[in-house]
Amino acid sequence: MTQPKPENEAKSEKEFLASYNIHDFDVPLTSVDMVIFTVKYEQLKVLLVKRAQYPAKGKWALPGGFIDVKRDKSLDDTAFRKLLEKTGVKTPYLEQVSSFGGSKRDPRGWALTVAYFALISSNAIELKNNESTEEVRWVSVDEVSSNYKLAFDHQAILDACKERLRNKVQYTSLPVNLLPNTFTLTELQQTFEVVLQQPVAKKSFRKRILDAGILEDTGELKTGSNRPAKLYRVLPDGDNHFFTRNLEGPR
Amino acid sequence: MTQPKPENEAKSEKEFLASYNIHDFDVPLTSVDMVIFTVKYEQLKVLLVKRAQYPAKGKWALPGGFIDVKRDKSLDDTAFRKLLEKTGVKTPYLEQVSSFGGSKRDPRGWALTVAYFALISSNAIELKNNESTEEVRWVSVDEVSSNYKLAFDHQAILDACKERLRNKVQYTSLPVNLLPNTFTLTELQQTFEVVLQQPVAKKSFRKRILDAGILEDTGELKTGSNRPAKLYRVLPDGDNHFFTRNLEGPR
DNA sequence: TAAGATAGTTACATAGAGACACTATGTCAA
DNA sequence: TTGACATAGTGTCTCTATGTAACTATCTTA
Repeated sequence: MTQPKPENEAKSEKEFLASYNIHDFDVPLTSVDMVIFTVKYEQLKVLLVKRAQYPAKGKWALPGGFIDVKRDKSLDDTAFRKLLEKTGVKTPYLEQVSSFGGSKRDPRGWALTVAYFALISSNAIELKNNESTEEVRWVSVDEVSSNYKLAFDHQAILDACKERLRNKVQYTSLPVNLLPNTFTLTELQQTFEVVLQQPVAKKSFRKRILDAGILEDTGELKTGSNRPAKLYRVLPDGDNHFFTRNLEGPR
Repeated sequence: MTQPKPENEAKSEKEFLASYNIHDFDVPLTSVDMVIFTVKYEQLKVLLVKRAQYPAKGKWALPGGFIDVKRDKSLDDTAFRKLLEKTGVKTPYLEQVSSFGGSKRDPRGWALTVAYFALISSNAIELKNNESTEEVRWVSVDEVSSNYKLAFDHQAILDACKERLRNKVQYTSLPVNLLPNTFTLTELQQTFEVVLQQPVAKKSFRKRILDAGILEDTGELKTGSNRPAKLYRVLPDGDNHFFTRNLEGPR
């Protein structure tokens, strides 16, 4: 018997639930995997961990783990818990991307994983080697496929998250989540360009961002060896603004 | 013990897998739920089924069911199977939207469901009352919340799928999947308007669609009591075209 | 054959994006 | 003190997809 069904139609719901035991059924393994992005040294990076346990022991993989039905009240709880364990970051931008399920993904059996991506500022991070002493590393996203053979189908999961992110950068303000609390418009533009892998026209970028009303002038300036730049911070909800037109890129 | 872990670090992967038994762990229930959309009588409709079994027996719900680890090789298999069971449709537009998981969703325990939406042409459907003799019904999407109290968190799932669809109609060609094989531009425009709940400017709509190169002129005309209209069909991959600008709606 | 109805077009307005040169304002070294 | 330099930020143009509204085209039907 592979599907939970009441054995007796005449039972009451209470009786049905009392006799229901999930351990009677073949069910998938369920986990959450995280694609944690940051921008560092002008590159889009993803966090990888070296697996300390079977299966795929010794292979590099996305951070993730099983849903803990005792501790996690919801899927998002699992994702936030995993993120905190690996990075110490508590309030990143977090977005569920897609679920991957199948009989061949994992040698232990039919496995279902829910993939999330997170965006964090690289200077907000303290990498933690967690209790299982896994090695942890930032890797440029486009070097993963050539230099790492990820465990399970994690390359496919990474690819899906990369695609989602790069698409959304065309029409949202998501990249503000990759920067510190305050930043200049030029820094923001560079972050967009890193994710997009394409230059962005300065004037139209600034108009687009400022007209959207998602930033607040802090009144402070960032000084360097040249003209100081205004420092901005993101207004509430400004981290997920939708524009009605895509950035089109060079003509 | 709530999480699968090797009990003995010295074991080989083979030994680890041999001793691994998913039934030793507390795992979530896993299912797939479908939001099947069609357009009928100028309204966006969703397919609901009346539950014939516990839990939530007698309540209206989204069609769906457990992942069958014996029959389904992947998540999409489960979704296609459920769709075929309810509607007899084999090749609809199918898109995974989001997963919902938590301890309170289902009285049987921690439950994880993957939500898909499907788009089908209303004239391609033969509703099937399946083996469990569930009642099946098309309901206008915006009447569901006022006239039906759906089982579990299915209203939230429906809302998520509605939002995803209505967003994507702004910048994709998805609504072509709600029409028969051939259709006129006016019929297509009306379908967009039904989903958008907003009028669309005729000229810009036609230019947008035709310039996208996603349709093919069949050479046939649809005649009625007026000037005949050209009949088009969707080219391969034309059913999921992305535009670079949103429909803006009336100014 | 003319009325009715819907298909499809012409012509103009609008707004956001790209291009690119221009001005503004700081630092730093002579 | 001052001028070169570098980066911040602007003025103004073009381009193009969209919106608006009125116009023409082509069929059916009475």
